[in-house]
Amino acid sequence: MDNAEITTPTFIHKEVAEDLRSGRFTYVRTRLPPEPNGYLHIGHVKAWLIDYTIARDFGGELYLRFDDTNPAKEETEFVEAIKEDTQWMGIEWTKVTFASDYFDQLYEWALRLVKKGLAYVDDQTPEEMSAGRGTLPRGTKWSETEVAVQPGVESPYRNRPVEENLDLLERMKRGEFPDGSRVLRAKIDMAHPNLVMRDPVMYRIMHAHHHRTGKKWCIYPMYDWSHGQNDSMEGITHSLCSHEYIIHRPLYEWFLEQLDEFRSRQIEFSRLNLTYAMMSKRRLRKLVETGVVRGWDDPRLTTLRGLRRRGVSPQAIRTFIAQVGETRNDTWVEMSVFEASVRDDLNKHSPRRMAVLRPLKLVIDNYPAGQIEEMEAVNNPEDPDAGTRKVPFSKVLYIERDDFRDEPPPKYHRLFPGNEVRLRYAYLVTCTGFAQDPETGEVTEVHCTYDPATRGGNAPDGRKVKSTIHWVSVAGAAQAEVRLYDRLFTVEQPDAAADPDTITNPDSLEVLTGCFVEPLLAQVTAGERVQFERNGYFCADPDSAPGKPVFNLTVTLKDSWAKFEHQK
RNA sequence: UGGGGCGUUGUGUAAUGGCAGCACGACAGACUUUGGAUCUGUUUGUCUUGGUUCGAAUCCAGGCGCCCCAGCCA
Repeated sequence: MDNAEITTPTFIHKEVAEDLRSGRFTYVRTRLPPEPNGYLHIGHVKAWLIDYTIARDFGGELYLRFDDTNPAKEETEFVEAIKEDTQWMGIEWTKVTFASDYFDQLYEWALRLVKKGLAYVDDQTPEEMSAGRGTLPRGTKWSETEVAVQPGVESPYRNRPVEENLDLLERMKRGEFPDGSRVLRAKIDMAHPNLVMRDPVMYRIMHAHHHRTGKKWCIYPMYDWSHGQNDSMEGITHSLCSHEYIIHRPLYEWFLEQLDEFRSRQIEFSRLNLTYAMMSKRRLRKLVETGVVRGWDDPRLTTLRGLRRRGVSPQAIRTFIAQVGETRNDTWVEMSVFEASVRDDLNKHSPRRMAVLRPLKLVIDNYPAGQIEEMEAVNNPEDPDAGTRKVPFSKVLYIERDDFRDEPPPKYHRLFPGNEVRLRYAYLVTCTGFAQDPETGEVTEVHCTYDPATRGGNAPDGRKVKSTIHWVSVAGAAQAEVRLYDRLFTVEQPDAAADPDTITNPDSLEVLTGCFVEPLLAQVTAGERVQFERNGYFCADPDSAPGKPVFNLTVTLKDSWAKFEHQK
């Protein structure tokens, strides 16, 4: 990975540097903490990049640790997908681990707390526990709550003798009790103002098959009783997480203090909110399952797989994340910022090609029939090293329907009767007329004459034209499918919409099958990125076959004419 | 309501006591063999009220606003 995205040191950099200076830590080790229950999306990438860059910038290590503490939700399938997506981002880890690797050691640590009288087995029902916490039923909005949060009520089982707790915990572990019948809780403070500290659950009983430990365990640790302990066991110095965990930090620290183990440090940052992007795993899953999108890699999704299929490069994503910065503010980043990063990257690296998406035949009446010339075209004006290529030119061409008007609106500079334009890298042509379907009035072909003295696009007499249009010669043209994408959602915050079913944009996908592309594009490999001149950046889809390319729109070029025209 | 967190332009982010800068967007212009590349310019901001100070986005005090938490999810 290059360092292009590094800008100002972030507040986390400063904290870490201070920890090193003060001697709190003598090295740096961070971790990526995915739960293997879904695919990575752009929101994860922010966290991934923070962990990655902190480790890298301080010469430290990065572990990839799967947080597989809930066998009811997690699957092996996602483990491989997450590794793959992480690698695609160019993020290198030094070690792969699983929370489940530490189940035995974690259990030993739990016994230690029980023996110290700091944890107990509670036989209350979930409802009793919730009530005892001194809170209102789940679903109650804080704003609707009129009474102050009351101190909790201690469980009747709270002061069980240590021996009894040890016995019950062992039997929970062996599977003697049904799911939900008992839990192990830390004994902290039922009157604590922070609800997280009111005797949090450490283990729950789950007779479930775990993707790595099978049937070995009948109890599984909660996040709070696993994550920090795993951090400690692995010698993670900085456990970087999103802001919502900030209220868990006192508990994170309490456990490590009571255990007298290595004290990792949790630092929180705000998660990425991107307008028009859906990040909720549950909602994404529903889109996939109900067929609103074609899969987790649908190019309209901001999953990593979706972005990859769409044609977005890892570098563009890194640049974007660097631009977004890293603070504790609650923010909404506009999609346009992301698109700008994508354009910037693609502009530098994408070879230019000509493609006609909505073809209209252009006949050059004075061009010799049967003649084919090879015109030289620049591959990338931004990159001289990209060289040139030959594009065949002939009497009959395809141009964009949009590049011809029989009755031009004001300030329209493209082709219309009597107007001269440049065919890119070819000749100046003057429109002489057009043919229409007598029934529909639809323009079926356009006629023009060319000036043989303008080969390459420049007139010896120095005359100028106001417009250059792209074209594809009928001779040699390859037919292509092009999939155009618009935003999937009609609202800026799809995760917050009350009714997710009403916010999808019915026009988010438009499939064009009769497109023509220059001969070079007949053979493409999936993932190949190009710019279709004057149109946008496109990426060859895995659905492509030899001679039958399929392209996905990554992002359009900025189009000031379209903007001008729409304003009227 | 208890606890926690956050307030710099339309959006995001710099500036840690010394000219409020940058990016995206918007607007205007230049240039152009991509009207779409490129370049230039313009516009709009320190939540509020006081205090300390020669000087405050920054320090102090009060107020206001927004976000998060009452899973045996993570």
